[in-house]
Amino acid sequence: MPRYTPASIEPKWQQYWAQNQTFRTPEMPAGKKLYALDMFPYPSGSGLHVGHPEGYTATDIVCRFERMRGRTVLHPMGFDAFGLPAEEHAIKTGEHPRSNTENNIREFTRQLKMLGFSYDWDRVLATTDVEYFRWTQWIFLVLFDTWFDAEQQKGRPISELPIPAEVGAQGENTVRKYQDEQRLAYQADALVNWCPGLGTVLANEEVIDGKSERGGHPVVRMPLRQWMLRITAYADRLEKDLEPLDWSSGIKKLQSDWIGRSVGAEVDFHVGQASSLPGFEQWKASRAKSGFPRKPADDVLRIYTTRPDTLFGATYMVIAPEHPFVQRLTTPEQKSAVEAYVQKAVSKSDRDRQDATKTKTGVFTGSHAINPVNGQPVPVWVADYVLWGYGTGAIMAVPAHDERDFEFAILFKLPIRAVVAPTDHWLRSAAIAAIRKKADLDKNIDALAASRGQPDLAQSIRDGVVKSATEILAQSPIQELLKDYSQRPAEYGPFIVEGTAINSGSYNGMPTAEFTSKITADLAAAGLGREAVNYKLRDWLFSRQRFWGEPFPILHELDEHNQPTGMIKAVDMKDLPVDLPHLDDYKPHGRPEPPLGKAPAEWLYPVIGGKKYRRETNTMPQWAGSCWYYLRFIDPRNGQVFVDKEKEKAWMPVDLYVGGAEHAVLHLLYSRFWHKVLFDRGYLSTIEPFQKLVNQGMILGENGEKMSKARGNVINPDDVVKEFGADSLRLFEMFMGPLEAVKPWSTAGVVGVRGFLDRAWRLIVDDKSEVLMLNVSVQHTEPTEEQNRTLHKTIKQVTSDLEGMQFNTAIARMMEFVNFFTKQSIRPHSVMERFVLLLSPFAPHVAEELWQLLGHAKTLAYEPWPTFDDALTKDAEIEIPVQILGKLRGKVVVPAGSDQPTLIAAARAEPRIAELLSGKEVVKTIVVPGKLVNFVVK
RNA sequence: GGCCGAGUGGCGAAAUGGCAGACGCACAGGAUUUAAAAUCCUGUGUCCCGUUAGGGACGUGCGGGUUCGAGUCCCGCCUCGGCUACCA
Repeated sequence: MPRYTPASIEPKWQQYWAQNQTFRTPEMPAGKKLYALDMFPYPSGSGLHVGHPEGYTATDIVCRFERMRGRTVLHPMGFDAFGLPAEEHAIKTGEHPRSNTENNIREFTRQLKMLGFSYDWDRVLATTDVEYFRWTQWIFLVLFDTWFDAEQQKGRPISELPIPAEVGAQGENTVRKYQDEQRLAYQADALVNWCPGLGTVLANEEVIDGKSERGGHPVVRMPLRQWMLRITAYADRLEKDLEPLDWSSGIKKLQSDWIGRSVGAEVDFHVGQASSLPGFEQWKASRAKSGFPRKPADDVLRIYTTRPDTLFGATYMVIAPEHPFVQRLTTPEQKSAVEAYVQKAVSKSDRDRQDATKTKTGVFTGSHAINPVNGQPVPVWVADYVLWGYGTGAIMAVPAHDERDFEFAILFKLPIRAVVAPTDHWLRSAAIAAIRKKADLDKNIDALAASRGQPDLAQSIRDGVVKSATEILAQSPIQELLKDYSQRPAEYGPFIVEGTAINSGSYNGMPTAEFTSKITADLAAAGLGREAVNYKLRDWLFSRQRFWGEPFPILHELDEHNQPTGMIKAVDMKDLPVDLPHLDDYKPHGRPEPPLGKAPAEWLYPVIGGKKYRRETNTMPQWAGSCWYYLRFIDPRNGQVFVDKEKEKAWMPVDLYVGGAEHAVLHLLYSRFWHKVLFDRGYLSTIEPFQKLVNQGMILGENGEKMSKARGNVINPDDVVKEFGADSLRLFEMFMGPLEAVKPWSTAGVVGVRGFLDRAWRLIVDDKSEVLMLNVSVQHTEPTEEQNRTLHKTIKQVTSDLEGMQFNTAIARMMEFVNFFTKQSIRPHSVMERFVLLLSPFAPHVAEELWQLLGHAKTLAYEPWPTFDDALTKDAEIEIPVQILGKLRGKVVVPAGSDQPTLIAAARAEPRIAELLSGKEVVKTIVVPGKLVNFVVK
């Protein structure tokens, strides 16, 4: 009977914890706090995946450990429950997304509770709870009420936005529009993927090759009024504040690359006919007086470059197909070609356009612009390798020093002009590569070899050609090579790193960095350019044409004919939440407007203060709810504010945040952005939400491939718990390897850790007896010296492994402990007690059971963590390896703490060492006390 | 193409520049048993010499380097995985 049976032990303790509210967190921490957070799951219909418990177990172990060390722990769980699958399910079956979502949450909750995580379930929340998204909407209104003061680098209330006099003079509506343009939440026309076949708008990742992922229907891109969040305003702070965070350097870099800050210059190219140089001179003269205008007028093409030092090498320009100048710059002869090109480019999805493997495309507009540094006309092309959304949507192309421009120039036979002298090494290897390429393509060599009846000879002829050319090159002076490069840069390929200026007028000889700052200053002085900073990060497209998301708390004003006036109004904060309306069905209605357009009139057209409005019908993206849930967990039932200020101050920041790397960029960036806005507006005390971040590695199937239904290698946690128990599942997921590593599942491995728990059980329990009782070996005696040393070593190692989140080695240490004590016929009660406490964070159910059996009435969750005496962990004698010339030649046993002379003497006394050293001269002896002795001999 | 991570026994893995392979799986031998399962004990990197005791060589993806000493640090490659995709 008293075999280890998790199936009865585990539910017993789960019930105990629930009934006694063991893990209920106090409102405010007493003493040191720990806020440990898991990335909450999307409750999908397929239930918990074995990947979920990996991170959840890790945080749970840390929480249980720190609770025993006296910290007040906040460890909550919730559900990121808005999302597409529930809506698609609704379209298919007519079942309301809410009921489907709630069923899934119930199932997830059951599975999570089955694993014995010490969450405070009283704090559970779902982003779909009306009382939760009421505050999501409230935060949106804060964003709506905020503008970014670039000078102070801070978000401020819109009421504090200075109104320029000329705007103020034009009346209230102009002022309101001006304010609306400055808000962090604003509207803009953005392109959406509209799929007429499915009657819905699709996300970028749902579009493949211009067709819908489901059904393969054509997808067109069309502009739609969208809500945007001005995250770019915070780009600098989002990047700078990363630095002190306790995140892996990889994740920090990922975020920083995503933000993609670059410093360069904006330069205006005068747009005129090639012959109209006088116009250019006039323009230049006027610019010298007026300076560089904030916004470019129609007479110039403004470009952004990070390499203004290559201005003299600009041989053509490219504007994006969406650039407003396309039409104006296209000459009549080029009109049809340009129009056809633009038409095709605009209809392509972003993904297709950005497929870098494809060869470049483009078309000449027929017009030229004047290079401001040398007055030379350069042709303007349209090509989709220039993106409208970045910089100014126009570039100067410097093919000699940019890979993309080089490829394009070769393709369209545009001139290439070298303006940076490469290093000697680069020049020589580029020259050799060019010769090799030429030789490889030379058909004459094949013909020669064939004529001799030895086709195989071709390769050695080629090698010979390259070899002799290399020898000649090695002897030719570098000036000559440089001259050749300067004349024929196309042969050498693009040189894209820094160097020294050539062919650049008075700037010749300057190193790139110096040149860049000098010419930027010169351009600025002449009113032709200015320093500029750009980010890859774009503003966040925040609206979705979906039903199952948070409604926007925004109203559009209507006039007496029920037509929108273009003015918008925020729903009053006291009127939140704006709940989702009832819909009769969820089928798409065939127009690109959101499904909420089908809502009943009493929802869609509220009348407030005698004025009629139409509600915003877009909904928020899934990211919205997950942007701030960590704050709500601190105060989940507060009906007055989103989080109480005092509580926020006491609990924030999150001390440990664990989740998958797939959220390394977007979720974390969005959360950090909202957090900073809320901080600026005085609602939060911290500038960053997540102090320490750990990304768990993916768990693969037993065959080493990604788990998926299609591959048939999915492991279901329910099955594992049924067969081995939750403690075994937890333990195995931690024993597999380091938390961050990608690792394959192994059922044999689960058997292994289950075996360990069985052995630990038998260590303490009499498994032969009919009733549950202690093993006769467990006695109230003092531990022997050796037993005590094993105990203290184990406590020391498990403790430090836990502090470093090295769960796999901590478990190995406990296995060693069990192996040792299994051989002991007397196992001191006090030692067993402390072992059970060590085990408890990993395998809490069996630990509670053993703790009870060892004579304790109450849970061990708040028992003090065992301490160790470092002196007791030390062995009296240690074995020291002895090396000769770094090779292991013997070992000596010496008292621990022996000094250098003792060690050397002991080593020399070892017969084998003495034999090997005889007749040799020891030139050096290396002694690392406690570690090794190494004789260096001649 | 770029960035990040990883390559160690038959497998999962361990190792502040200091005895490579802890711990687990698997396998082998033994004890217990009428027998088996379960359990407990012992062994297990490869190769070579030796009947044994023991000894030796090799060994952390490949090639170099630094060092008394390198899985660990540096340089150059190869393979696999993840992320990313023309950001001027």
